[in-house]
This record gives sequence, C-alpha cells and structure tokens, in this order.
Amino acid sequence: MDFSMLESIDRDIKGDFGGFRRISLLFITNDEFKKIEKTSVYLRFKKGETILKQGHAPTHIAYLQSGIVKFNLQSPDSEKNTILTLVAAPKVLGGANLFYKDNNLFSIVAVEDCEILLIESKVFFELLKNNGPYAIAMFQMASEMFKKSILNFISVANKQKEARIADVFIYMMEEVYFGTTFKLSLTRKEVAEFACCSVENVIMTLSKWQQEGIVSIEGKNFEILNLDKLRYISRVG
Amino acid sequence: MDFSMLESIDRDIKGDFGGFRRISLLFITNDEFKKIEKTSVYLRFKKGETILKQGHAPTHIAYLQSGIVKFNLQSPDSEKNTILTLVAAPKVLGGANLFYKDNNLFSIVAVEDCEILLIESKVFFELLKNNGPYAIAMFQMASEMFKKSILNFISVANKQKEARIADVFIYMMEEVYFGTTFKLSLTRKEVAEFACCSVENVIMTLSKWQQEGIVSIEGKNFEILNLDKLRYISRVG
DNA sequence: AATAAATGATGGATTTTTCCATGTTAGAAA
DNA sequence: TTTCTAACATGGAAAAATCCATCATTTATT
Repeated sequence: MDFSMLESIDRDIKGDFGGFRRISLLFITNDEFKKIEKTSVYLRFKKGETILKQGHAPTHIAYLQSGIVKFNLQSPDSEKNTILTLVAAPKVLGGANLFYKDNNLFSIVAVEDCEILLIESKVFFELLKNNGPYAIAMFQMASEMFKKSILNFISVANKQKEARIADVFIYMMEEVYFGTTFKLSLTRKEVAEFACCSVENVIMTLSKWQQEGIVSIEGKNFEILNLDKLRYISRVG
Repeated sequence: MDFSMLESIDRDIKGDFGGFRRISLLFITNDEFKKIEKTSVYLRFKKGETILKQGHAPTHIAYLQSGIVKFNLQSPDSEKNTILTLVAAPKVLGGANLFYKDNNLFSIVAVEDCEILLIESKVFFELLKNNGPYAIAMFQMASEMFKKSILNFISVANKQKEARIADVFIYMMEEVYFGTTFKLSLTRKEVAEFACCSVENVIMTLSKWQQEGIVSIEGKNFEILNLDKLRYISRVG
C-alpha cells in the first residue's frame, strides 16, 4: 500500500479540475471521471468566505485546487472559535467531514482566495464503492489531515503557550507556505484560535521573538530567522 | 449510504470472532471471512497490557470484543501521557491507526481485561480493496472515534478544568459504562491525562462534587447523582 | 476624505493552574 | 502478616494565563 505518488503532484495546474483529475485517474477510468465532472462545479471563493458549513449535511466534497483554507470549529456552548488546522492547495478537503456520516463537524473557510471543485458526495461515494483502492487512497489522505489535528492536540494539551505558538509557526512554514519567509494569512486573533490561547499572548510572544532575533515581523510579513531556536522553544518552552 | 444497522450490534456474543464476524458478513462472503479467520489470533489482555504500540508498524487491526481500552499518546518531547479517548466493546479499534499508512500514532492499552481479535492488516486491506462498501463502513467506524477525539479537543482547548473533568465523566457515563453508576476503570492520574490537567485538580474537583452532592464516590465506585448540574458545569464551568 | 470598525500593541490586576511538600490509605508482594 | 509501593488527598507557594483598560494603527465603509 504505497501511495507516495500522491505526494508529488504538480502544484501549478490550473482549470480543467487540475490535480484532482490527475490523482483520480490513477485509480478510475476517464469515463468514471466524466461522471464526477458532470455533477461538479468549479468555484472561486474570496478570503473570508465559507466553503463548507459546520452543521450542514455533507452534500459535497471539496477539492482545493489553489489557495489556503482553515478548518474552523465553533463550540456550541460558547462563542469561541478553534482552528483545527490550516491547509494549502492542492488537497482533497473534508478530513473527518469527508467520511463522517452525520453533519459536518466543522466549517471550511478560505483564508486566501481559493479555487475549489465542489463534487456531489453521492456521485463520489458511488465511485468509491466500486473501487476499493480509490477509497483507500482517499481515506489515507483524510487520515493525514487527522494526524495533523492529533499533533496539534498533543501540542495544546501538553505544552505551554509559547511552545504552542512556536508549533503554529513551524507548521505554517513546513506545511502551508513551504518556506521561512511568508505573508501571514491569519490575523493575530486567528493565530490565537489555532494555538488555543489569548490574542495578547500571541502578540507578546511575537514581540519577544522579534526582540530576540528569532523572527522578523513587518505587519503581515514574517521571516523566521532562527529556526533552531524556534524548534528549541517548541520542545522545552 | 445508511449504515445504521451497524449501530445495533448485539453486545453479548462471545467467541467465534463474535460481533466482528457479524458486521463483516453484511459486506463480504463467508469464504472471504474465512481468509481473515485463518490469519487472525484471538487473545486475552489483562488490565494494563498494551495491545497495539505507538510507533510500531501497523501490522495488525484489532477488534475489541469485550472490555475497555484507552487510546494512549506519549508525547515524544516529554514523559507526559495523554489519553485521547476511552472505548468500550464491541468496536473495530485503530481509529487513525487503522488507515494511517505510517507507524501507529498512539498505543492502545487495556484498562479492563479484554478479549481481542488481532487481524493481519495485509489480509484485511486486501479485502477492503475488493469491496468498496466494506471499506467505507470500516472508515465510518473509524471516523466516529475521530469525532470523539475532536470533541475532546474542543473541550480541552476552550473549557476550564472543572468543565473538562465534567466532560470526561459525562462521556464515561454515556459511551463507556452506559449508566450513571459504575466502577471507574481509570486511576485519578489517568482521569487527569484524559482531561489534560493535574492529578490534584481531579482530586479536588471530585471532593468538591461529592460535598455538593453531584456525585457519590467510594474509592473506585461512582454514582452520578445530579446529571443536570454536571451538564451545567460542562457548559459554563 | 471622513468615519467607523477591526486589528495590533502594552501593562497591570485578577484568576486559574500547576508545582511541591506532606501525610494517609489501599493494594500488591515478600 | 509485614513491608513496600502506588494511589489518594490536602494546603500553600509559585507560576502561567487570562482579563481588562487603554491607545495606536490599519483596513473597510459611507
């Protein structure tokens, strides 16, 4: 069961359902893919727009072709938001929503302009039923995202604020922006929702890091200057 | 996609691979099930024994026929344990481990004596490949457990200690012991690892609840006397 | 351009939580 | 039974994190 080929998908394909078509055609036929194509819509979402909504019936699967989204969880009892994870294109979105048979557990919201392929769940699952390997491949993609949530859970459960904020920035470097220099898509408040702490804590920590020369910050523009130190904080902080 | 029939499995079947056979035969043939049977072992685990170990290759899938297990996560950086969730029989175990292609993300440890069916992953996945609906059903079971972890995550991320401990006891009542009176399988330390707080906090909270008449505690024997109040604490505490 | 609203930033008081020291009790092992 | 170890229990000191008030800056709206 080696699906490592899934990991080296070209990030630059535009239109024509791009990467999703390519992944899918490893498992299903062109005719089968046409069925998906016919009942799918290709949409653009602006920063801030909700793509899939928490609590709604999971009528669609989303394929993120370009852009960045957050998995956003609104707790029923309070007005507090939690960001489960950030995801950069290209990915099959859904995570737990994908195979969870009740209503969507969380919302998926664009934090950068996104190109999204919305696929009807019914059609998609019909294909999965007839194609075990395709189903397993999709499960494994979903499991990867589950793993990210679990790792974030460990971080939140066992580490102190500073280490958690460090984890958030290391994650963004490695999994979202693919580099140490980036224009942050999240507000300080959203970073706090991701690291599960107060906004003040994020701001204070960032100021401190800047003074110590660990990061360079100008508004939304970040550069991680001392990754080793950041990793050290993540470990012992 | 209605798999509601999975939810009404008889809890009292013993031996002969019991419930797992029954679930499986909804999707696969008797001959196919024999393949599983041939390469599987039926084992008993004593309280405290590890069934699947974190970091090991996922060579086996476990079906929990009777007993209670914890999903135990040891953070790599510290000696701290986190209990992701508690699971009572009958269930297909594995959760993320089940479909996650790398090493097991967490350990599965018996907190009560257990009867376990250990199935070779290879054989199991061979069947899933040839049977989409079976694969989907198994993944949905795994997603249920994922949901539990997510709900626990929300609790830990947004609530204070007392509310989290309340959540743990409500969960145990509803999903593990199926009633308000039970002999707790976890030590106070383990409850702390589940609620992500210190042992002292658990002990103090329990004493307080006992004084307020919310619970009755005699060593390991618990009775929830005022569930409404416990739910109230979970909400606003 | 003017105004409003959201975001970013800072310091101190308050609250929450953990850590530490100490002691008791229950259960396992010799 | 005795001894030992782990679990349970409590209180106070120390640390961590949030809350609150205030204000500057940026962004969006009229």
